[in-house]
This record gives sequence, C-alpha cells and structure tokens, in this order.
Amino acid sequence: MKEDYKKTDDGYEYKYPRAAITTDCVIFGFDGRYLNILLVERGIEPFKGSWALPGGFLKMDERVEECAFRELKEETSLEPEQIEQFGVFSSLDRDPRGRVVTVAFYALVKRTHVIGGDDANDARWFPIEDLPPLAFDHKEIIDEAMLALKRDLHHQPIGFMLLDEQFSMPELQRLYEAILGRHFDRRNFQKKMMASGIVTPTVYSESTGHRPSKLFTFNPLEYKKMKEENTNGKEF
Amino acid sequence: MKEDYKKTDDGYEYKYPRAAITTDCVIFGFDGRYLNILLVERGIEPFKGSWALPGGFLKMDERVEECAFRELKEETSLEPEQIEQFGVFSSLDRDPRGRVVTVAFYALVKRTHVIGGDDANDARWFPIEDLPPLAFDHKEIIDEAMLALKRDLHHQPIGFMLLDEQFSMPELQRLYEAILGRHFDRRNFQKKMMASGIVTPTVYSESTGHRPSKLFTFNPLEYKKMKEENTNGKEF
DNA sequence: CCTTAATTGTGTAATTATGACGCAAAACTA
DNA sequence: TAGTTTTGCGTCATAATTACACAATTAAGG
Repeated sequence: MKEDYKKTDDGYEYKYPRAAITTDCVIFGFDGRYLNILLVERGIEPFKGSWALPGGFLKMDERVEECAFRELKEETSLEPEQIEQFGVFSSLDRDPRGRVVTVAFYALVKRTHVIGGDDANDARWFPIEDLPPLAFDHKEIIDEAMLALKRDLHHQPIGFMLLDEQFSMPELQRLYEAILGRHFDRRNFQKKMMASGIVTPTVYSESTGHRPSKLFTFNPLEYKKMKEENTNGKEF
Repeated sequence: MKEDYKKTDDGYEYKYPRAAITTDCVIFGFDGRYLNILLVERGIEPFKGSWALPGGFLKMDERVEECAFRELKEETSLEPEQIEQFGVFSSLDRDPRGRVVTVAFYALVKRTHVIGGDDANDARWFPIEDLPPLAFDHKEIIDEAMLALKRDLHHQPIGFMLLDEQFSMPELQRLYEAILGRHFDRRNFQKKMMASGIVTPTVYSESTGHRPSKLFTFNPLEYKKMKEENTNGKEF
C-alpha cells in the first residue's frame, strides 16, 4: 500500500484535513421485564463523569467491526456473539474535541454475563425508559438503535441472544413486548412462535409461586436457516 | 470547537494516524424492465478508466449525507429526493491509496432524469445483471445495496421514486419483480397494491399496441403515513 | 384441609389475508 | 373478421391472524 501520510516528530501529516473515526456500541440486555442498555462512566474529558456508550477511536490495522469489538471488550469485558451496524453519525459539532465521525453498532447480550469494568470507569445497566443524561449525541444514537432493533426483530432470531438457554414462553413474550412496545395475546403469541419452528419445548418445568411454566429452547437449525434467509421477508 | 490538528506548510498534522472518509452512492434506476445502476468512469488513478460508484472524500464542513449528495451532483448532476445509508466498508486494503473508510448510500431516481456527466468522466446506466468490472470493492457494495433495497421495499414506499408520476399496474409489478427477483401473479399483485391504499387509479388510459392499461398514481397521504410508521411491521 | 390469588396451559370460532386460477374485453395485425 | 397480445375483473380454497373462555398448578392464609 502506498503511504498516504508523512510521519513527523509530532504525529502524522496529511495533505487534506481528516475527521477522526470512532465506533460506539449500544448494548441491549433484558432483565426479564425491561430492556436495558449498558453505559460506561467517562473517566476523562470531555463529558468526564457523564454516562456514555462504550466505544473509541479506530486504529489503522482494524476494520470498524473489529474496533467496536475491541473497545467493547476493553471497557466492559463483554464479547457478544454478534454486532450489527446500524448508522453513521457525523454532525459537525457532535464532539467538542473536533471533527469525529462515529459508526454505531448494537449488540445483544444475556444479562447474566454482567460486567467487571475492566477500565477505570464504571459500567452499569440502565432501563431503556430511564436513562441518565448522556454524553455527546449518544441519546440520539440509542434512539436509532431502538428503531433498528425493532426492525430487525422480525427478520433475525436476535431475541434469543437476550435470554438464557432455557426460557418460558411468558419470558419470551415479555421480551418481545419490551422491544416492540406493544402487547400480545398470550395464546396467539405462543401459537405463532411454535408454528415458526424456532422454539422447541423441553418438557422440564420449574417451581415458582404459581403454576410452573414449560421451558423452551430455540432451535439452532431454524436459527441458522433464518439467518441465511433474512431477506426473504418471512416474519416471525 | 477546540482545534484537533496543527496546520503545517504541507498539510494537516494529527497526533494519531487517521483513515480518510469517503462516501459512495449506489443509484438505482428502472428502464421498465430491468433494474439499472449508474456508474461513472474514473478519470484518475487508481483504477483510471474503470467503472465505479459516484462518490468522494468527506469535507470538514459537511455531514456524510451532504457529502454523498454533493459528490453525486458533481459527478452525475443528479439530485435525488432521498438517500439511504446502508453500510460502512472498512477493509484495510480496499483502496490502494491508503486507509480509506467509505460510507455507502443508495438512492432511487427516475430514468427519465438522465445524466449529463458534469465532470470529465463519463456516466452510464448498467443493468444490474450485466455490470462491468468495478473499481475498489464497489461490486461488494452494490451487492449489499441490493440486499438493503430488497429489505426496504416492503417498509418504505420507495418503488414510486423509480416510476413516473403515472404508471400502469404492470409497470409497477415489473419493478417489484426486478427488485425482488421473483414472479407475482398479476391479479393478486394488483389486489394487494389496491388494498394497501398506496395507489389510486386515475381512470385515464393510454394508447398502446394492445388493451390499454389503467394508470395509477401513488397516494401521497398513505406515502407519508408509511414513512412515519415504517417500524410498525406493516408490509406492502 | 379448604379457599383464594396469581399465573400458566390449552382449544375453538370468526375474520382476514394469501395464492391459484378462468374468462371476457380492448387494441393491433393480418 | 379472426388471431394475438395484454389487460381488467372475479371466484374459490387454503392459510394466517385475531378474539375470546375455561381448566390446571402452585403458594399463602384462615
């Protein structure tokens, strides 16, 4: 590759000005009732002490997806199976440090895998309906992530990344309701899920304060099939 | 805004190396039978003489959307109503000039608005099934654009941007078939379109080589409603 | 031990959407 | 006037969606 910069004593010199590139991750978790988002407390200026999305600057030897993974691991020690790119944010004044363009991703993780803030900064889950004031334009990014998630829920089997290996039908339904923001009829919901073939009953039950619910697992074969056919318009 | 660079005699100096940012546009057009893509012939190295997507480098006073619009106008004199961002491409070796990250958009334009190549380079429509060899990773970008278009066709009333004000039902159907790559039954297709409320018949007819077809327009009210509700999962 | 509260499992009927298909009508050609 | 092409309009069977009701299981309280 031809060198497109000149190394100087103080840094790197380019013929034309360049914006910096960052990645930011909206991490969704589910606590059984509400959708949550993982935020980190900023340890440095700007917005020191504010809550923000995990993310950081792109290095020269990585793609944006790799950058998002790396930053996420560094700041939250999370390593999600999959991340989904959903938008680029490039307003001129979105970062007080200068011109920064960010590529935004979302990912889904099980809430049981909680965080040990690897960096100095704290990391915490916040319910989506009750977020603290956020740094930069991160509120706007989260709003877009929600739209992307709603859109993708029907075409990708992402719901299962948020639940444990085994889950009850009411749990799954609450998840769908939390994401889509609307209510479903219990009976019709179960019927549709069963008909789609992505869940299989595992006959086991658990003991709770009321009638125990049957537990399900998702069907990895159907899971894979849907991932490949996600443009076929089949809803589930 | 705090300055994040140092102006030198030869250019702009940054503490850490930075990738350059470009935008690229996949412009779809419809000739009544096939889906087409607008390509420009590169006038300079690298890939001089090759066909490529219109696009170029981000300036410091514009957002990526504005960059895409500007480059598109400069290179093809097109000014589409709307562009849709669908992906970021950041492979390390995708551009021989160095590290370049591109933000990709697609847009839909009526084929009647043809091009006067404003720049030195030529600009031409190519049927999607018969593209020439392309510069950079532009083939991959086009493939992704097709997937995004297929996905969005059901949730956004984009089909109408590709057709004239008035269009016959067979024309609309051919467009859907060209995009989705599958066949529909004439009668069911019309039934569904009418039921969705986005088309209104305009009783007029035209004179052709066979039975004249009724002409339709799209319904701007439904159009607007759908744009707002595009996450509700209603298909059309 | 029986009742109540909470929650889950299961079934059925009405409505709506989808997919397959047939036939007649309008323009052009011969 | 007959043949060809292409369109308009309709019907029927099947599949998907929605609305709705009652019985079963556990824990808690008298």
